[in-house]
Amino acid sequence: MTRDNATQIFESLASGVRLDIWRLLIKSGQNGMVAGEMASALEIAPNSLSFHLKAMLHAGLVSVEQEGRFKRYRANTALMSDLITYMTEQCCIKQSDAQCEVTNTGDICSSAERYSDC
Amino acid sequence: MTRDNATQIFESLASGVRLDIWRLLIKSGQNGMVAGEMASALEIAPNSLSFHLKAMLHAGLVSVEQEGRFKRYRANTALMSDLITYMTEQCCIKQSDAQCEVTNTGDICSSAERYSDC
DNA sequence: TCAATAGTTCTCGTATTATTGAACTAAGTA
DNA sequence: TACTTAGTTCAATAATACGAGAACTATTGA
Repeated sequence: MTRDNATQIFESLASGVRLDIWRLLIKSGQNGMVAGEMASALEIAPNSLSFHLKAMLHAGLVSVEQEGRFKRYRANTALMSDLITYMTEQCCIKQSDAQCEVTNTGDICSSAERYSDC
Repeated sequence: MTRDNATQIFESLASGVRLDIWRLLIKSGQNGMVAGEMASALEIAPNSLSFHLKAMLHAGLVSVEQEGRFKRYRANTALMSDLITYMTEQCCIKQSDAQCEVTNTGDICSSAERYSDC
């Protein structure tokens, strides 16, 4: 997770429509959703949806899989998890190195807890 | 945490400059930083910094305190914590209600763990 | 091969956003 | 009071993003 990647992810969620898209995909879980279903559910034009999905794909927030003549999209929850870790890791810099080493174990849980203590 | 508030927060972080501002404030912890220090550290014009800080203030991401002729800014880490919780809560919708009840205890830690299992 | 469907890309008009320089307000100081 | 410093606001410009319509590609099926 680089600074530019983090910026890209925030850009990918920095509009009501894209947050809606994200939440819709989160709700659909592993099944994901086909583009047409999403356009109907969110009541947005297919080309507009495609525009936003492209940006989210570029940021890595969603993945896509061809399915006959459909395209199925899924939320990349692992990346969101990485983002949270990244945002909480920044918090560590001002802490003692000892605490950093204890919490820099890839355990997102402890990162989040440390974060709230900042 | 509402959907619009979440959108506002993402907008507040959806640029390299603002992410830099956020990280700078995170690093400074409870001390926070005076606007002039931040402008120097980030090498951006004071009025440009003011522009971005205003947006971040509006989103609630930072707080400000008058200090003589200076203004001291601090990161609102509690809100970031809320945002993380909100983003992970969305994940719950597709899960069983039982699991939701178990994890909807305000414990950001378990939310994050549940999230990565989505 | 032709038509229909799913989705993307292109183009254009509009609206929002960022940056810059100048003016402005407020607080400290000689 | 006048001057300096800190920070914000304003105005103009440039850049960027969004949405709508039309055209395009690819897959499916008659």
